[in-house]
Amino acid sequence: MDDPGFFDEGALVAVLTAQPLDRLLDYKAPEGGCFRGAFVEVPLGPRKVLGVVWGPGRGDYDRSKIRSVIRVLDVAPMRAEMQGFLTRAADYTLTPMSAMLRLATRAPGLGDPPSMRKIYRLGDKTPDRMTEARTRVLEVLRDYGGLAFTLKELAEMAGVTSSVVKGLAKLGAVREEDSPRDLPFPHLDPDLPGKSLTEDQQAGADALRAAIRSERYGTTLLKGVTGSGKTEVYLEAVAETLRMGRQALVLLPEIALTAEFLTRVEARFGARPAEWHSGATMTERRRIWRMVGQGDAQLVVGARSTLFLPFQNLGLIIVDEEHDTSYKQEDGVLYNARDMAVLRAAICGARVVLASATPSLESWANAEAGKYDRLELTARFGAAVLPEMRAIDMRAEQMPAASWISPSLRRAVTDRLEKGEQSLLFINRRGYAPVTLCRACGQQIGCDHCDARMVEHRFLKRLMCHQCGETKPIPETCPSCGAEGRLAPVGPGIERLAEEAEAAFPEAKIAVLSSDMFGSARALKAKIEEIAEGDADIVIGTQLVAKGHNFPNLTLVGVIDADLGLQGSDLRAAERTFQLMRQVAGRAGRAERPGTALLQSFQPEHPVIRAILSGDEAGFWKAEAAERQAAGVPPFGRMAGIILSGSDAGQVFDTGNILARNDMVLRQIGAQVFGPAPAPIARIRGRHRVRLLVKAPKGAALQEAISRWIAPLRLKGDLRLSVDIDPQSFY
DNA sequence: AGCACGCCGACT
DNA sequence: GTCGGCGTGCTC
Repeated sequence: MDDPGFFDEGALVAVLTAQPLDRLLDYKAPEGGCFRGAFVEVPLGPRKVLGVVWGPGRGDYDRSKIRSVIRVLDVAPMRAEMQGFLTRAADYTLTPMSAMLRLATRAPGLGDPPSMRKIYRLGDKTPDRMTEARTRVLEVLRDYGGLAFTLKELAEMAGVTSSVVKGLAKLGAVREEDSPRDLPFPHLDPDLPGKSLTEDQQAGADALRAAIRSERYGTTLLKGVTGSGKTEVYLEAVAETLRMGRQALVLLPEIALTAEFLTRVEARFGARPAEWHSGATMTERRRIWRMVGQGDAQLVVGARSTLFLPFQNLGLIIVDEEHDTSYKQEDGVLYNARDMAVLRAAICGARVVLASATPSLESWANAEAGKYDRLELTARFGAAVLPEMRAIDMRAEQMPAASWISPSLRRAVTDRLEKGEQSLLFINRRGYAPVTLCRACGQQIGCDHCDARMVEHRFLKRLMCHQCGETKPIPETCPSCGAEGRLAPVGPGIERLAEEAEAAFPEAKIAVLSSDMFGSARALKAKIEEIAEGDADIVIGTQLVAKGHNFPNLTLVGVIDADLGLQGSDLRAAERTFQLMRQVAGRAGRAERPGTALLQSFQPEHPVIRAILSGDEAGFWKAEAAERQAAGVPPFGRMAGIILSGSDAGQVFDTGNILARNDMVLRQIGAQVFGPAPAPIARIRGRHRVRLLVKAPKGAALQEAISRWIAPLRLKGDLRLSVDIDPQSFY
């Protein structure tokens, strides 16, 4: 059937709702008709729900049961390209369309009329009786020549209570007006002078500007070592996009990074952009959603889900730190924001810039294959140089019991303390000790709800499960054998390392940066700023510090356990260790002073450690690529994970076995099934989890085969199945 | 997702 | 005898 794009009153339309019905429902178009893409309210059983007019109705449903659309909502309709994006993203990730629509409508009150608030401006009457307070209010309004303010703002500026303003309003000396609460974002000026760029940066910016002027899809891998000024370069791409009158989107992996980035945007464009993240209030979300939809937000900065905002004319998507694993959503809708950014851009004719000092192997391979353009920034900005990197061979160090800072590392830190420079000790483990062991029976304390181990947090004085967040007090007696006082912390976490550092360097000022120690991104940011200004001699940090923060006085990085992440069955373990080590090492010597990075390792001859130390990046990638190619794993093969979960362990396993046995459709495309095996975390919140892994050749129609494979399965009871295309974690 | 219908245990 | 447990199915 052809799609007219407009439906007269009473015509059949197919509506997609956010209810988990995996199909479209037919309705009659409302009075006055409606366009395709219109956001509507429709009756569903006894309820009214939000939906989108997806296209012409199919008409295969009992006509007498078809009801009418209640009303069309007063928001910009969904564009065809957004429909296309959601459909293709759903096909790729094997996610029901209803869940995709929920992602795209994550703003409250879409159906409400634009909310209004009262604002106050100068009126034409003069009050008979003037008081000092009244004079101040009128003066403020006169000073700001015709501008209007909210009650609170005006009272505050005049230094009076709100009742003074209200009194003036009653007399007509101040005019009270309604104004929409959702205001457009301030205009960003791309023609303000930017920072002066180095030759290298200038060439990169020129290439990106040319690409953006073409208004065609394309992806650029922007690679540059830490401190090479990637941000300045891609901000010029943003500027060009704004000049073209198109919208830009910058994805950041970590909320802690946005504050610093927003400041840089303000410096470059004279105003702050829209900021979309999970911590935003309802009002903020609503404003952003609406303003993006009507083109009154030129630039949005945010996390993964920003991709699903209703951009009207998206010309550029920046994925900063594109290798970051947090771009892969690990619960709910399983998608990789980096890949979805490329898909979205391909649909709407936008440019994608994947920025990283340490690209993912996937992006590296795409660039090698010529699918992505490549830009490389080599020169570090100013006098800063890459740090010298050396391994500390832990086999040759004299380590006292319960100690993790080797004598060599200790000497290096002492040296920096004497020179008044900062050191960073990096450990990628939160808490005090990763394992609590009973010395009587050897039992480890595990979580009651998951199969994960409980990690001791002295800071909280409790044991915590890093999987489900469950905590419990540290027991006196062993829950397994009942022995008293025999429980001992084993291995180091950041808190324990801090304890050791305090003992080893009693005169030093030590700052600890761990994600669970800060209630808010704001508190964390404040701490980071203090440190950057020199308010610490030794910084002890987890993963957090590896992500782009700038500490100018830092000249030494000590990596406590460089081997962590090398072992294990995770196919990306080597890649991640490589990226992490290089990033942490990149913290040292960003200003004028050269830095040193020391990696404590029990296997300094391991190829990954050697590649990091020698700086032979190309060598590392080539070796890693060859290994993955031989194994037929991503990016040279395709993978998917199937997770079955339920409260009855036997039933979950049986269902897994049924799937594994009926793998004909998979074999037809040359795919193999592994498992069922207990999932990485075999139990979460009382639910048993079993995982199957599917490995397929690169060109195979994997999604189609998987959906045919799981279609006949009838899930009984509380059994749940989820499909994870391109899984990130395997262990 | 909600919400109704429907078929088996311990209660006024 | 009934109130209510939540398994199964429907919503245009």
